[in-house]
Amino acid sequence: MEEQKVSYLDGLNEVQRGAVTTTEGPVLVIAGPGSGKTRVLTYRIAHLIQEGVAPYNILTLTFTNKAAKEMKERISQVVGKRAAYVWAGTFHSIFARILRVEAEKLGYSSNFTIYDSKDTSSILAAIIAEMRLDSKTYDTNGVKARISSAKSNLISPAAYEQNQQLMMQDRKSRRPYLFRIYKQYAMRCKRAGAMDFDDLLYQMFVLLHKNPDGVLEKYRKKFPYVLVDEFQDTNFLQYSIIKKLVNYPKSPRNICVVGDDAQSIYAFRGATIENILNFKRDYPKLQTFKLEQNYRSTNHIVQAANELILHNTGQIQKKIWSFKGEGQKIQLIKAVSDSEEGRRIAGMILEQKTRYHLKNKDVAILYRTNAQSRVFEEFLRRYDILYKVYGGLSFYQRKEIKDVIAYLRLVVNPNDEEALRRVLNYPTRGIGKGTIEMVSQLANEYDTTPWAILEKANTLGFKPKAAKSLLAFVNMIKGFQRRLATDNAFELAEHVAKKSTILAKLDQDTTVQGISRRDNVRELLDGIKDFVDNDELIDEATLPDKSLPNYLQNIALLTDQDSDKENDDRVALMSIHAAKGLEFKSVFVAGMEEQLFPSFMALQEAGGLDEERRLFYVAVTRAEEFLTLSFAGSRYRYGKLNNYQPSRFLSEISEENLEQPIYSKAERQNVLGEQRSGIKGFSKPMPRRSTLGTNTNHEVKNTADYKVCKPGQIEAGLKIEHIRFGAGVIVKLEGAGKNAIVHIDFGHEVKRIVLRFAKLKIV
DNA sequence: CTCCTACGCCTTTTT
DNA sequence: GGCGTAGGAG
Repeated sequence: MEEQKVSYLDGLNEVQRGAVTTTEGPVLVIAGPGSGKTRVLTYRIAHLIQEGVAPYNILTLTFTNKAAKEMKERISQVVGKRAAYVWAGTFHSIFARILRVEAEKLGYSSNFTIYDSKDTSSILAAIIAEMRLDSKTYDTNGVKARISSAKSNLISPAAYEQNQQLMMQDRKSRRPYLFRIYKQYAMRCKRAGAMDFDDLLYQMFVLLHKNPDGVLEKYRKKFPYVLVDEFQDTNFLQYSIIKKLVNYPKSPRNICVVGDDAQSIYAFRGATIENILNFKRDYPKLQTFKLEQNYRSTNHIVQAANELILHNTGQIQKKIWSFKGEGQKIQLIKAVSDSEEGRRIAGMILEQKTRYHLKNKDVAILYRTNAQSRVFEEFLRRYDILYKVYGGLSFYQRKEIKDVIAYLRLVVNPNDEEALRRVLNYPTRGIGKGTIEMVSQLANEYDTTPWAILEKANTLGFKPKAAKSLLAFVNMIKGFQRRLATDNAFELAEHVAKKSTILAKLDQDTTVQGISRRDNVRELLDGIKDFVDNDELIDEATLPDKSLPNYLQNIALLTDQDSDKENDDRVALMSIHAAKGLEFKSVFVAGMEEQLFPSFMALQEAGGLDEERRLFYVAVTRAEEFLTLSFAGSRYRYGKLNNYQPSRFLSEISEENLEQPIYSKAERQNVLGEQRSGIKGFSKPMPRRSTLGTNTNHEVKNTADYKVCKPGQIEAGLKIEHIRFGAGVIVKLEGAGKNAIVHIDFGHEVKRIVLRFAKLKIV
C-alpha cells in the first residue's frame, strides 16, 4: 500500500502533489493549460480511495461525458475496479440520475422525458404561435435564451413576473409577454412529464432546497467529497447546487474545484468567473494551488498564449511556462479564399505526416463555427486523409432519428407533448393542421394532456373522420405499450419502426438524402441492438436493464456520439469549444478573420471580445508541437461571398513566436496603437477614417457593392481585381463570345477563368 | 388534407 | 448554400 502510494505521487510536481494530498477542507486549483489538471483530479480521487474513502462517497462533476469517461478510466488505472463506483459524470447526467430516484418527491414520474435543445425550441415556437404573438419580435432563440438565463439564475416564472427589472427589459425589447411564454412553457413541460436541460439543474436545486423527506441530508451525507472540473464554466445555478451540498454549518467542506479563468469560454450561456471570486469569499479557509508549468506545448506556443492573453483585462495573474524546448514557431497561412484555405491546410497535413511522422489522430483542425467544416471535409477526402467531424448536429439530432425516438418516447411517456406533436401526423395519416390545433386547444381548455384528449376523441366534437384517425393512432401507440412488458428495447423499436410505417415511408424516398436518412434509421436500430446485446457492465452498481425506458434514459444526454474508438486514426475536425481539454501534436486554427473570429456577434456584447480572446487562448494551447493559423481573404457565408480582413488576434502574437507575420514591426505597433485608442475592428493598417466609431461592417466588401466590369472591357495587360482572388494582371484572352477564357496572373499563379463568369474590376 | 414549390432565415459557441 | 415553413394547387 505504502509503495503503491509512492509510485503514483512520485510522478507529480510539488504543486500538483499539494493539490492531490490536501484532501480535507476547501481547495481551489488554478490550472493553466496543459498543466496536468486531469492528472491532479484523477490522482486526487485515487488518493482519496487509497486513504479509505468509499468510491461512492465521491462526487465528481464535469462538463462533458468525454471528460467524465476519461477520468474514470484513469482512476481505474490507479485503483482498479473500485473506480466504477465513483459518482463521476456531467452535471446534467449526475443530476438526471438523482432526479430519477427522487422524481416523485417533485411530482414527476421517474420515467420523465428529457427535452433536448431542439425540443425546447419546437415547443416554444408552438407556444408563440398559439399565443398569436409575432414570431419576429418573439424569435424562438431569443426567447429560449431568456428563459434559460432566468432558470440559470433561479428565477421561477412567478418570480420573473414580479421582477421589475426583467419586466422592464422585456418591455424595452418589445417583448412584454415573455413572462407568459415562460409560464406556459414551464406548465407544458411539467404537464408532459418532461425536463429540459436547464430543468435538470433547476429541479435539482429545488429538490435540495425544498428538502422533502430529508433528501438534502441524504445527499450531503452521501457525498462528503466533492470535486468540480472546469469550474470557470459553472453558472450561478450550478454553483448554488454545489453550495447546498457542501457549504452548511459543521460541514467538512471537502470540496475541490479546478479551473482556469483564462479558459472561461461559456459566459454566453451564463457561466461566470465570479464563481471563482465567490468561492474565495464563501470558503474562508480555502487553500489555493496554482499549476503553471505547462507539460504540453513547446515554448513558442506557450509564449504566444501568454502574450495574447495579456490583451485581456482582469485575468488572474498567471504565467505559464514550459521545459519542452523552443520548438517551431507558429506558422501562418494566408489564403485568398476559404477553399484555398482548405486545400492548403490539407496539403500541409500531408506534408507534416511525412516529414514528422505524424498520424492522422495527432492532427486537429479547429474553427470558430461548425459550418466551417465543409471545405476541410472536401479537401481531406480528396487527399485521402481520414477525418472525423465532432459536434455539429449530432446523430440524435437528425430529423429522421428524432422521429423514431419520438415514437419510442411516446410509448414510454404518452404525455410527452413534443413527441406527440412530432409524429401525430408523421407519416401522414389524415390528421391535419386544424385537427392538431384543436387537440392543443382542448388540452388547455380541460387542463389536461393532448394524449388524454386523443383518447376521448370521439366525444369531443371532432369531425368523424378526424376522430377516427386520432383513435387509430391512440390504438397503435397502446399496442406498442402492451409490448413494453415483454419486449426488449430492440424488439420494440424495430416493431415500432415497421408498424408506424416510418421505414416504408423512408423506403419510398430514393433521393440521396432519402437513402442516407434510411441508413441512419438502420444505424439507430443497430445501435439499439448493440445496447441490448452488450453484456458488459459499465457500472457495477447497476444491473443490466435492456428495456426501452432504460435505453431512452441512456441516450437522452448523449450529445457527441462518443463512439470514439481509441485506435481510430483520424484527423479531428471540431469547434474550438469542443476542443477544450484536448491536445494534439499539430493544430490548425482556421478562419482567423475579423467578424468570424472574433465573431461579429461577440463584438456586439459587453465582454464579448475578451471571451473570444480566451477562446483563441484555448485554441492555441491545444497544440503540443506544431501550430498553424490561417485566414482566408474571402469566404462563403450563407451562400454569399464576402471579403474579410485578418483577425486582430494575429497581430497580438509577436514575431518572436510567429513565422512570417503579416505585419512588419512598425505596422504592428500601428495596429496595436489603433486598437488601444479604441477604434474597433481594424486589424490591418488602414488609411485614417474621418469618422470615429466606424462600424467594422463597413470594412467588409460585399458582393452587392462590388462594381464588375463588362466582359468587352477586358484586354491583355489590364490590371484588375478579382472578387475572390484579389489583384491580378490579364495575361491573355483565349477564344471569344460565350466561351472566352481569360488568363490572369495573380502573382503566385496564373488562373484560367471563363470570362463571362469572372467578376472583375478594372483597377 | 397532401404534396409541391418558393422564400426566408440562418450560424457563434453546448449540456 | 441548405433547411424548415408558408402558401398554393390538386
